[in-house]
Amino acid sequence: MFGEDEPAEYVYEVLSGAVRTYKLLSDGRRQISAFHLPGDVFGLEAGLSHRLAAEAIVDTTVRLVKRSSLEKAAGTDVRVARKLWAITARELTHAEDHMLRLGRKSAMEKVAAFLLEMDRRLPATGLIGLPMCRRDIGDYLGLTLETVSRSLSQLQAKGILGLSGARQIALRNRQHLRNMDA
Amino acid sequence: MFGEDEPAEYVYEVLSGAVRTYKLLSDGRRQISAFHLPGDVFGLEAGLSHRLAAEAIVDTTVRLVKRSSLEKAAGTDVRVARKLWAITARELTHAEDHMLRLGRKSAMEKVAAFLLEMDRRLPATGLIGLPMCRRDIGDYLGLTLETVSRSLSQLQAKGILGLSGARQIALRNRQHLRNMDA
DNA sequence: CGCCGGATTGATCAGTTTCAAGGCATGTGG
DNA sequence: CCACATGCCTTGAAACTGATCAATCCGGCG
Repeated sequence: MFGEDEPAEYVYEVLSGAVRTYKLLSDGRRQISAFHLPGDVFGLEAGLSHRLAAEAIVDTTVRLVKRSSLEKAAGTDVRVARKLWAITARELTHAEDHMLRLGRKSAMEKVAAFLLEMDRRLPATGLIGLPMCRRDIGDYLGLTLETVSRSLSQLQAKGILGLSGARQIALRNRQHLRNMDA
Repeated sequence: MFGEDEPAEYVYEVLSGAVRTYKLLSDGRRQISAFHLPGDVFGLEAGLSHRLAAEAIVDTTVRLVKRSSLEKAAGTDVRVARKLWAITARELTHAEDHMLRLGRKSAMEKVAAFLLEMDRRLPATGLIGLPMCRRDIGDYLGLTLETVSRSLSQLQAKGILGLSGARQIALRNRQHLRNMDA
């Protein structure tokens, strides 16, 4: 969709599907900053270029808005300016919460937090349909895909969740997850 | 200075000294989100309350600006609105960089990145005068204070830096640090 | 001079990663 | 329609990094 440090010509809104935004180290290590789901805006920059790369992780449709037209509107309409600020502030809130997870939580706590986040953000059908693979979850949480898999297996063994295929998850005990989320 | 979830009545600018902003878990684990040095603005919220706590870590003077007056100015002056957005965007950039460190870097890489950050941001006197203790550095990098101390000792043993007292650090080989920063 | 908080260093431990093997579902070509 | 290839996931065992526990050490200050 776009790469790190590319000029930020457009702002994107997810209409359907899912997008990951991430940074890479030279040796291939990857940190996924956020998953963007339908309704989310991403790729908005106050500066000139994107500071994260973005890729669709399933079939996805997005709406593009020219950055220049937003800048122009913000110059005349205070509400637009306020909205742009609010979008960035919301991303910052998420980043601050995520830093706490990355820096100070155990693998199990990270996975619990991830499940609760997805449960909150994905359509409430009673079954979470994850759009991303285990490696993506690991790169989001600062874990290996094996550790993510093991954590999920443990939660299943304890009856806290049910797996129907790797990507369909039923939360059976949200309160227990919240407790481990600390 | 202020606590997590307190109403955000003021915005702060550091005039001298240093401030840490952080989040706490119920069991006392702490993640420091950023250190704020002279010239930095902190405590600016698009929402109603602070999402981080803030404390001075040395003798510090700050300038307070009423949030309501900024909001008012932003309503009439587009440049003020743009400036508020830019401040938040800058914090987001830092947070995104820091997530990569927290999630994907080794202890030594984190410490190297920290030293380079401080070298860049503190007055260039040839000797970095750290305002924070080892525990603060650890809570910023997602490490224990012992690991921070050991990493610094190793860097000293390799001649990459010189310690004069625990908080005065001379970088003798910045390029080497940049290499380990990946 | 002696105290005290912060820092260093050492030894051991635990959690996560790494390396490796195998399983399960999906899709494709014979 | 089945056999097999492929990608993703799970599971196991061993190795390693960083945490924990514990004992000094150092420097500033009363």
